Amino acid sequence: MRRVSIEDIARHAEVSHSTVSRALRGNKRISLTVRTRILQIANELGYTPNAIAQSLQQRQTNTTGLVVPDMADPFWGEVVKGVEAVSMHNQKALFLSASQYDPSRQLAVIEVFHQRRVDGIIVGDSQLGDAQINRLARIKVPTVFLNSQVDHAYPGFHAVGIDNYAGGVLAAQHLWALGHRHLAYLGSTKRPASNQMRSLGFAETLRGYGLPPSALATHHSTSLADDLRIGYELASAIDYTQTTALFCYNDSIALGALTYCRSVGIDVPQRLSIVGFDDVAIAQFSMPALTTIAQPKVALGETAMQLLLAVLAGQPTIDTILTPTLVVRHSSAPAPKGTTQ
Amino acid sequence: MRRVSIEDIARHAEVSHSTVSRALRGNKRISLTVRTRILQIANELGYTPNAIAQSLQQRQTNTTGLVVPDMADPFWGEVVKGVEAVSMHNQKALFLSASQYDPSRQLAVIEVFHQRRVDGIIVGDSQLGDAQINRLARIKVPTVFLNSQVDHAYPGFHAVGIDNYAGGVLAAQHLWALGHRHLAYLGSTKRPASNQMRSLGFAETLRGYGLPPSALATHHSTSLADDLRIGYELASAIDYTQTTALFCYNDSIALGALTYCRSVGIDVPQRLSIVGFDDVAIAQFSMPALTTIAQPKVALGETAMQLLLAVLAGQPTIDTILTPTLVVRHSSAPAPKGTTQ
DNA sequence: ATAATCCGTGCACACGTGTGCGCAATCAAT
DNA sequence: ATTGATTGCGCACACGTGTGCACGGATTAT
Repeated sequence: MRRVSIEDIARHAEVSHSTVSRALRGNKRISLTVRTRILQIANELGYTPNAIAQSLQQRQTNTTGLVVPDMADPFWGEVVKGVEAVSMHNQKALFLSASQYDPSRQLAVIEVFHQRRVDGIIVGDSQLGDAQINRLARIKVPTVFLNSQVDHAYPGFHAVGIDNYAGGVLAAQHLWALGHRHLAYLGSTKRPASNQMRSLGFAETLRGYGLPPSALATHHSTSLADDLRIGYELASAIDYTQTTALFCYNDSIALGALTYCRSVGIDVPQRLSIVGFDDVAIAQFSMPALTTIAQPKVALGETAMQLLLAVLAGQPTIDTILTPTLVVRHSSAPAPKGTTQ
Repeated sequence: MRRVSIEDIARHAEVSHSTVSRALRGNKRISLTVRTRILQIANELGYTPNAIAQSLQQRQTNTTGLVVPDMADPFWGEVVKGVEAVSMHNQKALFLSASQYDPSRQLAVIEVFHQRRVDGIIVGDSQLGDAQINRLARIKVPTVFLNSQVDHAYPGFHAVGIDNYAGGVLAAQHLWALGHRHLAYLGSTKRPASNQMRSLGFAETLRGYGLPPSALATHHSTSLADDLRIGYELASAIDYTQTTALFCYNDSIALGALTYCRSVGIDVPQRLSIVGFDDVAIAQFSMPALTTIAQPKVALGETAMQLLLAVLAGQPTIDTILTPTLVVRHSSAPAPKGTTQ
């Protein structure tokens, strides 16, 4: 049941294991005749190099750890896809783990990764507190935070994210241009920082247009339920005699709101416009198709992994902020007549 | 930059590294005084055990490899979630990789996993040919196939899946009971085996009811496009003067079909009923909410990992087939009057 | 012909951990 | 007091791989 090692090959070829090692790695100091014979034997024996032993001796595992809040969330699915693609393309294996939005689990996963001696770590949606960050800083593993909810200004810590404020601005510009003058923001405090920035970009832009604060309602759910459910519940708390447009923290909440509207007969988009955030795959197939602020999700994952690779290669790097874009579909339309003053 | 090892601890405690090793592992032969002192020092130095070295010496990595076709597909996202949860709960780390529905990539990934000396492998949606299977059988790594498209009857190979035929039966029963007498199946040959079985269960059940073959159209797309697009295109090829019900290979195709119907003004479910397969998260939030055959996705992942753990523990195991269930929502309704003969 | 160079290979160590065996010291038993 | 059992610890090896150094033989230069 033991696997074949270079030692076994050496025995068959009647050379030392050093020679086999060098032959396999293409060292020029090994004669061509010997090398071909060794490769031949290795093939016959079905040799597969032992990456564990290599890792131990090289003090480098060519391995990355990725932790995301929830694998079943389509947003993170796409991010993981991007990370995996770049990782694989660069011959690095990927450890994956889910934190379920629990900071302590997040840290625990990171410690496991460290035990495995991963070369670097990518943390999605970090919610680590100061104490946890200090613990993390001690182990000195190059880390990239992806759409982090907190500011981690440590050497060895890097970040990739999107400009949430700019996303809020885009939504506000779009809805204002359509004539909406009574709006609401539906958020979730499960991701405090991004929620805050999206809400802020939205509100400040509207205020800049001269919209009175009283015409903008903001609702932040602290519930830990599914976003879909949260959207449904938040949408049910709105006063639709005035409000004609909803900007939602993400697409799931927007879809939940859409479902509520459907169930109580509010016509979207004739009577109410809804704008989401993220542009998950299904946004374009909901009825009506969802207008949303698109995050470059796969690119986010790719960029994070590329940044990490650059860090590992010792290259100078800078944190990256990607810009979201407005995708207009059919859940937003001009405000009903008479509501634009 | 070197990490602290048990050797370092031994130096500080003025004992041998053997004693440190035993103390950390709670060996009873080490006196309590020495053990506590060692634990103290280990803590001060910020020691983290090196899982690589442990793996090498134990000839076991406590690691599993998981390969799925596409991380961004919500179906596989949920499966991965199930696998990850069980894996983590049993202190096993998880390597993840995507095959992009490419059999050669699937095999390549498996070989990488083998180099890393994973204890076991889970392969989602295997499409491996005979030659590849032979190559795989040679490396003798315990493998669990999840919803495999081919039959891998080798020792050391195990399987978890759902009863696709039964799923087709469920759909047929449901639509027949609603009075539909002209139906169509929309499939994709990207997953030949499951497509075949779903289609077969559907067709044979209807034939058993006495439905003439001419009243059942089946369309199998060989395109490699997104399923959503495939659904849209297949739906556009149907003759809706007769057909009153669609059974689709999966929810994505069903949603694509739904989008087509919306765009050309076919009323679902009054004029046309649509039944999907999988029950992805968004199925319940589409308009109208999708009637579908639900796969226990997370359970599928959990079961696969549990099966693998049992195999690794040397326990006797049997392959598992989970049963899908019918979830009735609002995309299916009684057939329009006059169409039921 | 002798010395200098080059080529091909093996020895021995390192990476960090776990463990069988042996040895010294302490303790209990006669 | 001597023997026997028990306790606490270190020596040395193993896991599989890569590499600095040395060394013998062949080739070339003087």
